[in-house]
This record gives sequence, C-alpha cells and structure tokens, in this order.
Amino acid sequence: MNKTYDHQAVEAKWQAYWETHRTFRAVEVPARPKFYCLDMFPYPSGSGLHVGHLEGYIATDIVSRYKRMRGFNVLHPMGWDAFGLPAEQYAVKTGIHPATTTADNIVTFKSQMKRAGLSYDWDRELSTTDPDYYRWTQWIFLRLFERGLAYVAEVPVNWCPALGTVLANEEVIDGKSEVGGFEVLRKPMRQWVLKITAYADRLLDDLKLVDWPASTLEMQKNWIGRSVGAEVDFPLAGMTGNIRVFTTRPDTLFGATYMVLAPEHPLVEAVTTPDRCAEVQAYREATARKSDLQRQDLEKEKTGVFTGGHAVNPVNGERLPIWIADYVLMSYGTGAIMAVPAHDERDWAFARTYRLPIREVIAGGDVGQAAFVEIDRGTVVNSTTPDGSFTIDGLKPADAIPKITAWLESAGKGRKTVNYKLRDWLFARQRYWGEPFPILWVDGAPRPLPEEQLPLTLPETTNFKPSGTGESPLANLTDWLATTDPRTSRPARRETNTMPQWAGSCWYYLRFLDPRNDRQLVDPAKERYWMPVDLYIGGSEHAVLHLLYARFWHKVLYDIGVVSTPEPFTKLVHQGIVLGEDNQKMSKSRGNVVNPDEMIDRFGADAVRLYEMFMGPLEAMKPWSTHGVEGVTRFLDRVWRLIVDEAGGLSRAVSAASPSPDHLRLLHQTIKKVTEDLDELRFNTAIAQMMVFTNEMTKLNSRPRALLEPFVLLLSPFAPHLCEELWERLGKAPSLAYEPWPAHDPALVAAERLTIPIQVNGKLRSRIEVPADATEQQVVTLARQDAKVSEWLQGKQPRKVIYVEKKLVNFVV
RNA sequence: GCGAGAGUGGCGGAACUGGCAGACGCGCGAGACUUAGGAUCUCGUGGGAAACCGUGGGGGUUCAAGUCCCCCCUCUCGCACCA
Repeated sequence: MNKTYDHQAVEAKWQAYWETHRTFRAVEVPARPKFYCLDMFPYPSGSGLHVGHLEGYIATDIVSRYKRMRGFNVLHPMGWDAFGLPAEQYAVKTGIHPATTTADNIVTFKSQMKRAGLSYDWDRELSTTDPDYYRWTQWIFLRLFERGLAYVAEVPVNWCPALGTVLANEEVIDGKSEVGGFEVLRKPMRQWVLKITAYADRLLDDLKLVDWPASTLEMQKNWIGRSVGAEVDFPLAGMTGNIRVFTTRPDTLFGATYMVLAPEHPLVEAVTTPDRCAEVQAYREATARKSDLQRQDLEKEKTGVFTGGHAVNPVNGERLPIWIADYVLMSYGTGAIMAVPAHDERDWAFARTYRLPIREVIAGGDVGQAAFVEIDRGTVVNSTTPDGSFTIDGLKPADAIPKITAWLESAGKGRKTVNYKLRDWLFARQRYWGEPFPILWVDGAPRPLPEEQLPLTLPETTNFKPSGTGESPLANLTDWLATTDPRTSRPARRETNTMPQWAGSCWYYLRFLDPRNDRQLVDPAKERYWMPVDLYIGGSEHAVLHLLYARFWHKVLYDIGVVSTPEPFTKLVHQGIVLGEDNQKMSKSRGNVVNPDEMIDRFGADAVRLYEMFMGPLEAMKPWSTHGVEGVTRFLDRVWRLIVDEAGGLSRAVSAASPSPDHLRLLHQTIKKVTEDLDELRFNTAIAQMMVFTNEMTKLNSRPRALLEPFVLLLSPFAPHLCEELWERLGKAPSLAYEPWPAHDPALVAAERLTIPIQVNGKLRSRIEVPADATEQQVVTLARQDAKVSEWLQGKQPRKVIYVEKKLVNFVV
C-alpha cells in the first residue's frame, strides 16, 4: 500500500475538525431551501453496527453532503430506538440495568458512526428511552386516549411462558417467539389497543401522495386489505335471528348451497340440533387446540361438521344447511359466509369433500372441474327471484354486483359494506423496558394522568424478572404501583403495561426538529420549515409495520394540528441486503460476517464508504467483496497521487495551465454524470465515471488545477476525509463542506467530432469519424466511401438508408 | 396458489425515450520498474481458428431488440383459506 496516504491520520484529523467546528449543525434559516435527510434510527444492539446498516447511512450521508453543496439547508440527524427486549432479557440474566446496557451500546454505535465520517448533527441526538423524549410519546398517547383511539380490550394474545411476556403477532414466527424461538400459546388478557382501523381509508388513499418503492406501496395496500362487498342477512330457519355474512360476490347469491360459521361464532350453539351437538362440540374443541399455524395450513383437506341447523336464502327462500368449518375465520368479516361452491375455490373444495351441491350461476366455465371465479368474463344465469320481480340474469358479474347490492339494500336484506384485513393495533407489552402508560386505574376504570405529571418515569428497580402472572415487572413494584387519583383523591393503581418498541419510532422524526423543547413536542414554526422528510432510507423489513404505524400517528397529529403535512415521508428508499463474501446471508454461524471496524482499520472509512456504494444499485441485494474494497482503495490512492507527490508535498504536476478541450470536456461530462446520478441515488455509476476521469488525469504530466479542483469537490461527498485533505493541500481554506457544487457547461459537454457506427443490414461493419455538425447527407456520403462499407455494399444501391442523428447509419441492401 | 421485482462475461455490475452489448471495478494473462512484491505503472481479457455466435429458453414485431409483444423456465421478496 502507498505509504504517502495515511488514511488513519487523515480521517482522524478531519473528524476532529468537523467535531470542533460543528460543521454539520443545522440551524433553521427560513429563507433557505431545506432538505430533511433521514435514516431509520437503529436499535443499539450489543453487537454494534454492521456493514448492512452502514450502507443506508452512507447513502444518506452522501446525499446530505451533496445537498449542502447545492445550497440546501440540510437536516441530517441520528438517534436511538433504545427501548426493546434484548436489553431487558440481558437484565433478567445479569441484573445489569437496561439503561446501563443501552448507554454502553450507544457509545459504541456513535463512535462507529463517527469513524465512518457520517455528517450527523449530533446536537440533535435523541434516545426514545430518555424521559424528556418519552414524555412526548406519553403525551401523544393521551391525545389518542382522549379521541377514543386508545381503548382497553380483552384480547387473546400470544403468551410466551419462557419470555414471561406477551408477543405481538409480528414477533411470532411459525408459532415460536421471534426472539429465542420459544413456544407461544393463546391466552386472553387485558390490553391496550389503538384504533388504527379508523384511519384505514386515509392510510390507503394517501399512499398516492408519496414517492415510495412500488413493492412497499403494494405491501401496505395488501396489509390494509380494503375490500368492498355486501353484508347480507340470512334468516335462521325455525327460529328468530339472522346469520349475517360478508361477501364480495353478491352476484352469486343465487348460487349459495350452504352456510358456514366460524367454529367460534356465537350462533353455533343456537343453530346446532341436539343430535349434532356432540360432533359440533368435538370439532370446536379440536379447533381451539390447533395453533394458528396448523389452522392456516393450506395443504390440508378442508374440514367441518354439519350443525343440523338451516338458514334461509333471502333471495329465493331456499333452506341452506349450516356447517361450521375452520376455513372460515372469526376475525374477518362477520365470521360467517354463504358458500357458493361453483364460484369460490375454497367453497368448491369443501363441497367436493362433503358432497354438497354445486350450482352454477355464472356461465362461462366448467364448474364440474373447478370453481369459475372471474368477474370480467361470464354471464349471470339462474338468478331470478321466484316471483320474477328481480333478476340479474344475462349481466356480466361485474355489472350484476352493484345492481343486486342496491336491490338488497332497498329490500332491507343487506347493504354495501367495506371490510379491511387491517386489525386494530395491540399496543401493550408486559415488559419493564418500555414507556409506562400515563394511565391510572381508579374504581376499575382507566383515567388519564394529568399532562403536568408527565413524564411518568420508569421506577428504579433491580428485579427485571417478569411478574409471572402475565403482568410486567412493574407489577412487583408496589410503592410505585399504588397512588391516588389527583382529581378525586381516591386510591389508584398505575397501569403496569408498557408501550411496544414501535411507539418511540412512530414520531422520532418530529423530535429531531426541536429535540430540547420542554414546552411542546415540536415548535410549529420549525415543523413547518423542516417537514416533510425529503428522503428516508431504511430496511425493507419495516415496509409495513413501522411505516404504517408512523403514518397513523402522523395523521392523528395532523388532525390535532401538531403537524402540517398529511404524510411524513415524501421519498422512501430501502437499501438492499449486503450478503457475505460467499453470496450467503451474513450470519455468525456461517462465519461470513464482515466487521466494519476491521474494514475501516485496514482500508479507511473513505474506501469503505466508496466500496459500499460501488457494489451495485443501492436497493439491490449484493455480496461483499474485500477484493472490491482493495479496488476502490487503489482508486483513492490514484486520486491522492494526482495531487500529492511521493514525498508528501504538492505534486509538481499540479499546474495553473489551461486544460485541453478534450480534458475540459471530460471534466464537464463527469460533472454532469455525477450530478445526475446523485439526484437519482445511482452512486455506483457516479463512481465509475469518476474512475474514468481519474484514469485520464493519471496519464498527464501536467494536471491543471481547473480540472483537479472541481473534481475534488465532486468526489467529496463520497470520500470526505481524503477530499478535505486534498482541498487543503491545494491551498484552499477548509472546509469544503459548503463549497458550491460544480456546474457543467452543456456547450463543453458535447464533442466536436463524433464516431458514427455504420451498419449494413443491421450488422456493425465499420465506424467513421465526422464533425459533430455534419449533415445527414455528409455522413451518409462519408459512410458510403468507407472502404469496409463499400466492400459490403459491393457497389449495389442500398434499398434503404437509415440515419439516426448523431447515432448511426444503417444501409439495407 | 396470489402479488411484486429480477435473470447480461469467471465475479459485482454498465447500457438515456429500441440505435456500437459488456462502461467501471474485481479476477486472470503479458510486460515495465524493482533485492523483493500481495506495491506501482502499461497493455490485454465475452465465446470461437474463422465465417460468425452471444443479454434465462422459445416464438414474434422492426432496417435495428438486453430494451417492445406472446408463451415458458428459474430465483428473490411479500401475502398466505381475508369470503
């Protein structure tokens, strides 16, 4: 390695410079255009930062540095999503307070980030575990509570005896806990739940307002799962009452041949006849014992039992047998369906198994072979009421749906309904290391804590073990637990649940705008200046939950006037996963984990930054290659030697001479390419262009400053330490962080001579050089005169000549 | 199964609205300078002896297809009985 460039010394020097000069501090300047560039803040784990985290952080850092040079007032903050289970589990094992573990981990993370040269405004650093921060998390919760968006419910939850806590659905994978892989059981428990479903339509509609990856938009849409259909009431036969079903296919109502209730449906007992009772009871018990995983196993045969009861089809008066089956879920729609086996795959499979009738009401398929489910094809048949007063026969299913829905509504038999897959958000954890709820229980009812009493801080303790009853460790702290209601002075018990980790990450991007404000969550003027986030980069694992929850809170804050934009994150990008050198997912067990500290020690932060961006497109999954880091290290060394000689002084090749037109053109092409690529986050191709430029400069004995100086600026967002050093050695005042970004001159980008490929019958046969302003006729004439071309033409007159301006000539013979 | 995205040299990857496929880097080969080279520099590097052939496979449109259309295969991600 070249001895003259000492990355250790240079990087330490400039990191110290930036720190003492607070180079990257952001201050509101109303007249200046702003750019809010945000990373998804990390959970500070014990294992430190890995190269995958860094990829996203480097990308936002390059953009931030670039935007500063483009004259934007850039806000680029970092903080810590520091509540969470790992620190608590560690505390249970060791007795070390989670706050201690967290503080230690934050020190590690922060020093790693500084070593990578990330240009954060550390004055705005925050942690979700800081009472001055979670005071406002609690404040937001009180607003949710006031508006009826936070309520208490007995919910069957995922109780994990081994962890002594309840897990959210997203923390349970294949029936085991995500952390630790322990068994998870269903158990009803009193829970706080947030009414995110009240915002389902807005969360769906406002996806139109954001510039996000198509896959993420798609996932959010699917997660919300809006589906428009109809609720229809089927009167019970021989008793009073209805079975209400939800269907998206009311056009197939005449094809219903049986009904199915979810096994947990409250009407099951009422409709079951005495002779079927034993069998029904057995099936219900078997279902209850099944895990969700077993119930969702699609491969298995559908099962169910007949209840003996019947319902009446409201459109034709037919008696339909009522079954129970676990393919109908209590948690969706009404927990009951009308089964139309001819036009629904699940009903078709079930009807086959139990030999139930299959009646075609949409002609166009062969319902003996498979369910015919299309709505754009086919014709409705056999769908006229017995008295002939209403029919949808002859219509396309898509046209029949609104017609029959309107008719049901007018006849009082049903109504148009919208259903969502989205469930309300289970917002309580039985843990210590989370935000306490600002809630008191007085006479069995929840009361909000007065705002002046915020923050309600976590009580100190040394015992982090779960209470064992399902309540959090807070339930053991009786001194803290028992209090009095400040309004009525009656005895009160504090809420023992804490908030889930998502809570703090739902609004942290707002606190960065005004992190030390002790009167407000955020100053409205600051909020209006900085919001929305212009670029948000983070992993696609947060494509649904974090981003949906944050959008939900943001909309609530919008409704109460705390924020001024309907959506928080304008543009979102997910960095791809960095695989190990063996093309496998990095994991300790495979031994292919790349340690960023080690890489920075060996090659320097600039080389690691540049390599991570050079690997390939930001969003793509791609393997690490240490050889690749060596390659970019060579590039940086070459850049260094353009300007610095072997002895460490300014190279004598650096000159005040005017650049040649060719070199000036290359510079302007490079400015154009790097600028455009940065605007589109195409870092890899920007770096390639700078390599081309450097390779040309290396060849020169005299290297004009007019070429080198703009180039150092172009490279500086990628390799800031090296470029700051070179900038200083070129005799410029530090720092270059706010130097104006070079602009390209379009007149200088264009070449005065062009190489035009000449094809004969579409195959490349020759190339000719022409002046850039040559006319079509001149080019074609020159092409025809070319020796190789005339050989291929053999004097024949081309049947056709294709000329593409400045691009190519093709002779068709 | 459904939805989304992707298949280009030995490898990572370039290629704007159809217009020179393989930029740039790795690796590999040759040479130079060197006591030495895992340093540096220069040159070469898709396949084939060649005509030619080459962007997952097969058709098609076009003067011209990695790019557009149809069919198929493979991989990645997400959802998974949502009525």
